[in-house]
Amino acid sequence: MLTPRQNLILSAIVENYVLSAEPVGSRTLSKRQEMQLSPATIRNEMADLEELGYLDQPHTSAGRVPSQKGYRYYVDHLRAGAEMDPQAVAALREVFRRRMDELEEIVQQTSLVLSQLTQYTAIALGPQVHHEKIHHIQLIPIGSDKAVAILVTDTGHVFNRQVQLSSNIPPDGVSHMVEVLNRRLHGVTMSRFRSSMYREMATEMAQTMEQYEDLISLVDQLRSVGVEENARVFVGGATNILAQPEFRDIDKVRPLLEMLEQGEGTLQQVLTVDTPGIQVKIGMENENPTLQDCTVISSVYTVDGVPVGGIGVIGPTRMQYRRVIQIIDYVTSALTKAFTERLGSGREGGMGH
Amino acid sequence: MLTPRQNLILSAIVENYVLSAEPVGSRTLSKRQEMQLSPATIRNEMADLEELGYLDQPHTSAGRVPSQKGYRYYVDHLRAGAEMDPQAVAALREVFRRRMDELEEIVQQTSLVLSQLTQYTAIALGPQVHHEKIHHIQLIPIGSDKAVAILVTDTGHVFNRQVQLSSNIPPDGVSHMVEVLNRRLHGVTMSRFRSSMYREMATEMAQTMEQYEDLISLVDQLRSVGVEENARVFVGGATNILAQPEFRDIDKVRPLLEMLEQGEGTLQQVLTVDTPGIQVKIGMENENPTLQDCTVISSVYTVDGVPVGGIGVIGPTRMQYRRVIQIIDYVTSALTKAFTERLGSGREGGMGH
DNA sequence: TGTTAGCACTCGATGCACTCGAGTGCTAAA
DNA sequence: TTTAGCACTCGAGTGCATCGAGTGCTAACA
Repeated sequence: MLTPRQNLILSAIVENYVLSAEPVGSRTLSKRQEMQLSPATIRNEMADLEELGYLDQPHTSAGRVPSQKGYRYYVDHLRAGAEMDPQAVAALREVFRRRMDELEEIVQQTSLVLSQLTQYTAIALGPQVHHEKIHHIQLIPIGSDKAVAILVTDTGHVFNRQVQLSSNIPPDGVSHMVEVLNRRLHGVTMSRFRSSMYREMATEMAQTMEQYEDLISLVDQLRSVGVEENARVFVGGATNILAQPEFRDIDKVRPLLEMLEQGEGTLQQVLTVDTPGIQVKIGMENENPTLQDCTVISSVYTVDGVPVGGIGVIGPTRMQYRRVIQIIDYVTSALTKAFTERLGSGREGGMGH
Repeated sequence: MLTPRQNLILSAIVENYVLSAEPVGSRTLSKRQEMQLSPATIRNEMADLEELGYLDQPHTSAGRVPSQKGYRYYVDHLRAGAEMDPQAVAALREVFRRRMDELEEIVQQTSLVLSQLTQYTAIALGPQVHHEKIHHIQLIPIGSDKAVAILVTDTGHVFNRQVQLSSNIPPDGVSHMVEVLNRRLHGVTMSRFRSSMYREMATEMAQTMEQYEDLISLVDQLRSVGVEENARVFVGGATNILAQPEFRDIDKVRPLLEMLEQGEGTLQQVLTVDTPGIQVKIGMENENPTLQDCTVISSVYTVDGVPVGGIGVIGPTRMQYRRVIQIIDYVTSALTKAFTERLGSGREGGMGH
């Protein structure tokens, strides 16, 4: 545990360094308002803090820089205080006030506004559809042996896929198949449908059906519907990292940008945490080696207490922790609210059947 | 017009420089197989070529580098010769052999494979739906005053949108509306529907309908459906530019990456050309100032002669012109073929109505 | 006992002189 | 017309001196 004065100095160093990106010297610190100490005293404290591992010194005659441990301490002892930047609040209100037609549009807009407000890179994931239930399946024939299959979930999510039919199915055969499908699948969750269930189900249905082969094939084609949409990752402000001095070196940014470009899977992992509340992963605390020079601040948003997606901000460890945490906090609530309005509570009973 | 020998030397310089990214000296050139000349002779020719504007000299004691005019000449006089890289052919065959469910998936895969094969950045646009015709409209109620509207085009493209209904519509009112919509809209092109038509149509229909307000509102909500999907741009290998030595400087890449990140509109412009065939835009020939250090090689693919999308490769002006042109050429045919199979010919009469 | 002034010391950054070598242009000979 | 020879140019790399921000330590001070 640090003394109050060490705490003060550490915080001052963090806050100074976050803004200037230059090692902070004792002189600079002693000039700060709240710092009523001479440079020499501060130097002594800094030497102690360095010995304790909270500060680093790039080289002997340079100022001090917070170590990852230093940031961790700073974050853990952030006094809630300080109001949130009113401009940010206004911008966020505006975004969530806008009418957005698609659920995914909300998520995408979120990633954009997050990146704009923080000037870091933002990622947003979701919404996941595992737990959504099948509401309706429809086949619309186009051409003689093709059809568009449409699957609507209880929350209004729509998936579609072109499917191939064997060409000798009579017209009422199709409608019969659709009828059977709907009767059997209404209310089944997407994840259940995707998992083993489809097989047992197909077999069962086939007993009462003539077009055995066709049905199996149809269900099989449908099964993969929506998998890729399952948890789309939106990246906002990928190029913002280029503005950070710690990433002026192409070879440093490249792996990061590559991850952002194609790392659907990786990013999903980054955002998929069970722990509720805001996560702050500093440098080495990140499992992903590509992120070990970065801080990731993330959080999951929920519907009726169930996590359906996540948001996060990626930047250098030299990050504006307070600000980003406040913003993430706000956005998480806003998303939770927005999604709950559309998907939440009424889901079980409000469908009118 | 250049002499055959100047031509030879210019080509040799281009090809050497494209690979090495270093200014080419007379000594280096004279060592090449096909070059039976002494360094001194080559120097003379190079001096002439520089005076004519085909070569640049970074500084007095450096080798020569092709100017944009030099590249232009090189491209214009490319002898068709040379077989296409068999590895590339194999990779492309493989990609287009794969079964892909969504039209857009084809386009996306194309952008990926293009970027992998060329090691530059690839963009792919399409398919555009302006000219597709409405095949079917459907409303699936979810909740009491909401529904999912689904619009299927004759080519199997599906669009969907949640719409708001006034809550006092009787059940058969909805189905009546849908029936009227389908009767009136079947066969109408998307672009026609989106443009002024919808208004006149709504008025006309309203005369025979009770739910005047509801119908107008519904049509209006539907109108914007699919607009954003209209011509999605896929970017492949955005980070490939980082490997190019001419873009080692962050400040040089940044505007480019920013354009790739968010420049839907801009990229669309880049790829939207009426001229058929392969376009090669070298440096200043690009209208977009961000691209004036780049070469863009692009082409449009068609269905029944109508352009429905485009592909392109973006790299430094020091580009492997022959290779990229060959690949773009191949991919254009492959895309045209793939899309024609799905959308083409049968569109007018093969729908079975 | 904690704080501060003073001072020698460290070390990266900056600037400058110097060398090295790839490559040129020019001239004269083949 | 081609080529050998040679002086010249200029960027890149290297060594060296200078500068200054910042430190650690010691001794004096409250």
